[in-house]
Amino acid sequence: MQERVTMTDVARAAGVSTATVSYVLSGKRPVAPATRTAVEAAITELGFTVNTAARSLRTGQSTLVALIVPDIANPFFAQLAAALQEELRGLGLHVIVCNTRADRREERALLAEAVQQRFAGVVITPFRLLPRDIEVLGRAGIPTVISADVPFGPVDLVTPDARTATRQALERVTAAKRRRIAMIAGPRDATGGDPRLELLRNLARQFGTSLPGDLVVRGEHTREAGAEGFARLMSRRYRPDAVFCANDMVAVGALDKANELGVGIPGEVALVGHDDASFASLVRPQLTTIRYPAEDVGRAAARLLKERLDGRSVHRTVRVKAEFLARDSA
Amino acid sequence: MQERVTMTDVARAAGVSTATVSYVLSGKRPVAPATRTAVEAAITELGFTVNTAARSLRTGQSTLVALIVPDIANPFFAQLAAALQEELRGLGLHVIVCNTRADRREERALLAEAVQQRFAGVVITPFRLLPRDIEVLGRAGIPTVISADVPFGPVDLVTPDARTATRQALERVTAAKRRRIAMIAGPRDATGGDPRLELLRNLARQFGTSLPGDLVVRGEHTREAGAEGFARLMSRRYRPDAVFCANDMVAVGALDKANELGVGIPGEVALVGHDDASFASLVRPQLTTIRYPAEDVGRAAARLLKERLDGRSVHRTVRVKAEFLARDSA
DNA sequence: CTGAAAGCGCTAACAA
DNA sequence: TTGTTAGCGCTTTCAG
Repeated sequence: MQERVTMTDVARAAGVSTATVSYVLSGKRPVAPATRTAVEAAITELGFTVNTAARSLRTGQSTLVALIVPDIANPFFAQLAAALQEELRGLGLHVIVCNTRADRREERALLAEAVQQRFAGVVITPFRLLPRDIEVLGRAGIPTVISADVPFGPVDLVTPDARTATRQALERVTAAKRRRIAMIAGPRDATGGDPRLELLRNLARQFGTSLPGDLVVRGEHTREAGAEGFARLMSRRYRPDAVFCANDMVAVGALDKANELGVGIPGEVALVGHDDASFASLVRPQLTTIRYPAEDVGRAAARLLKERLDGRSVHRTVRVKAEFLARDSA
Repeated sequence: MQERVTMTDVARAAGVSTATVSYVLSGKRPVAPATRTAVEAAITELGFTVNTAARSLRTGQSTLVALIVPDIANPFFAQLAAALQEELRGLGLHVIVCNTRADRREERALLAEAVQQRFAGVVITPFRLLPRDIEVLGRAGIPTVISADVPFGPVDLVTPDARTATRQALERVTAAKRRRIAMIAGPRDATGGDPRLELLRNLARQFGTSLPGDLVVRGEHTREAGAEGFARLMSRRYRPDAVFCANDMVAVGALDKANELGVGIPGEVALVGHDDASFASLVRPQLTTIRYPAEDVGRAAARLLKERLDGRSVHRTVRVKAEFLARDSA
């Protein structure tokens, strides 16, 4: 049980007041060079670091940033978390990763906690949340970054620019003379519908094809749902010859089922995922996917948060370019 | 910017003092039923939650629990993190996941921060840390749980019981008449050596075989290192016919290389991993592995931490049973 | 350019 | 069974 070094100790050692130590740390008012040097020497000498609890109590703001995601076991979010944390560490901010399991009640509970505890920031990929659920953060003045496919009220946004990549995917698929295009999309009640489906639909038209209603099935963003969705598609009167998936977890589930049913991938059916989760290149056949770079998303979110913390008040959108990765499954 | 509800507000509403409110919350001294009811009513009425910063400042203990792991992108640790967080949430504790990238300096920096900020607890899978590095936590009185294959000083430990599972793996491999057993182990300078290698060596003797020095190669716990290690093994004068891997990331790397070299798995070489990371059943051939259940580990760590927080002072060890999963690669 | 001091919201010792 | 109150370590206003 060793004693903690407080600012008072530093002040005494440097022969100044605690106010001066505080200002050396924050730079919020000028300090004479000599004083500053003395204080800095005392700080390193004693190994002082600020007590964040005291600071938080005084400033009314914690050092916690919540990263709220539907599924931390999805490597995409794990990587996003790692990048975010890495970027924010230098600012003395701590990232807590909160798993909602795609449950709206969890999502809302987490937001409430962020408000109550005056979190320094929130980065969230909403899954079943409504835009008005998010508003509480704005009212509480908590810097918020949404990572989602569609805008979500007047807050900072990191969003994919997937148009080109999706077009390339469609090119590849249609060049192989595939016309019956299907999608295993997210659940109907997900936040913002399924923008990946919308984009695909729009672009499909340009390729002279479409996604008929019976070739769009829906389910959670899980491997199981992917398997189930694929099975349903295979039971259609006219089977699809190309299946796009909401994300790579879903695509892998589809692959499981294809194996089980003896459906050849890509022979009979081309399979395209989204995200390029780390396992996408690991399955056989390797997953063709529309890569959305998790690290870049994490870094972009960190940057937006920093800017907010530095006082920016207008909201910004960062578009992160998705990339088409033609591997073996399509 | 809405106002925060403080304990004073609650006290006023309930017609008691803040002390009573505090005691209702903590249960640290008896409160008359009627009073308790009134206070609880006021709390829900006003939507009060304690200000953790104030509490931390007062008690000298934060609500933060650090989970320090070598690689958060490894799904094993991601799942561990999710389970730990889930268990601890109810206690009002926040888990921050800290990635060390297997770097000792990072590991030490994180421990130092935990001490400085008086974290409520630390759960760590040390990778290059020495036992004496950990001691700072004990001296600072911070509840600590080690998740590792070997004991690590007098602290709480969650550790695998892999003897039976490893024996089963060896049985399967030797039953297939494989005698040249190899391992792609962890780096030589890793904390505690490589206990998985030691265990395998010990048991191999019982099966009338052994792991000769030139059939043990070493590297980081990464996919790349796995590929490289496998390549080295394949360049041996007498190639192994069975390869155990430090974990599943490594095993997948080995699989990559086997594909590249045209080495048949399991035809020419049997491959056995460790952990059963989520992707183990995803690769082709599916990975035979010695499963170490991440969720159980996370829950066990949470339980040990809770017990410490409740005052237990002797250290305990929880053994979590590993399980042999015979899939396709061996 | 620097210091004194109030006070953030809570806990726990002490008093009743 | 309950209340009063000091004080945790910091930031920031006000005064010098």
